[in-house]
Amino acid sequence: MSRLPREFFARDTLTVARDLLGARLVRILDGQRLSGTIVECEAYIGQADTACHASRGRTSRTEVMFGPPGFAYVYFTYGMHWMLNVVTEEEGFPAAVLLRAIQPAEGIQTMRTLRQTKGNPRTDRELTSGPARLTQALAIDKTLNGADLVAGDGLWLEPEGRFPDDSVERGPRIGINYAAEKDQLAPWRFWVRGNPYVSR
DNA sequence: CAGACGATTGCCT
DNA sequence: GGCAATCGTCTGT
Repeated sequence: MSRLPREFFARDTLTVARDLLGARLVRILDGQRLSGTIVECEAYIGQADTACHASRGRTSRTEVMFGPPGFAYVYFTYGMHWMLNVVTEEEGFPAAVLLRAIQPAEGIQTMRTLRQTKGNPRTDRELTSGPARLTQALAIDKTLNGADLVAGDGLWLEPEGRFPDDSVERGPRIGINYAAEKDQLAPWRFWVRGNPYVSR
């Protein structure tokens, strides 16, 4: 299987986010392929974007976003959740795309096990329909922060297909009430219309 | 070094 | 619809 190359990520973040819809996210866990098609994501773009973690400057947490494109930015929030981002743009410009939902393809039974809560398996639609759900289903945590998605061997992206423009919807990003109004309103969330795996 | 809070989820009423 | 869970990161003293 081919992978998305470095040049794919070294572009305008909104273009990368739109083009990631339809790409295949692949995780290798104990030699097994876990994968799914990206159906929802959000762009976080530079220090002028008050919703972007990098807006308050370069810190140990945001360091990866300032680095070269095609690397994973994984961070922890709400005391229990991991979020997976793909770093974009040229080195030195902090930006990334948050992966919010995938449609499961390979390793679904393993994902069910990873998603069990107090012994209760989730329904299939709940497996990966949310940024913290998909990281749990694919066993993604801080050990993958800074991972190279182009040359690494545990996590990467493969070209799979491209959703047509008339099936792609755009709207404001979710959960950023702390940001400036202009950033809360920016239509930087992309999703596939009607796909059951899109969050909420 | 203490205090606040979060790019969410799941359970409860 | 409301809210607790749970802890790393950031801010200010």
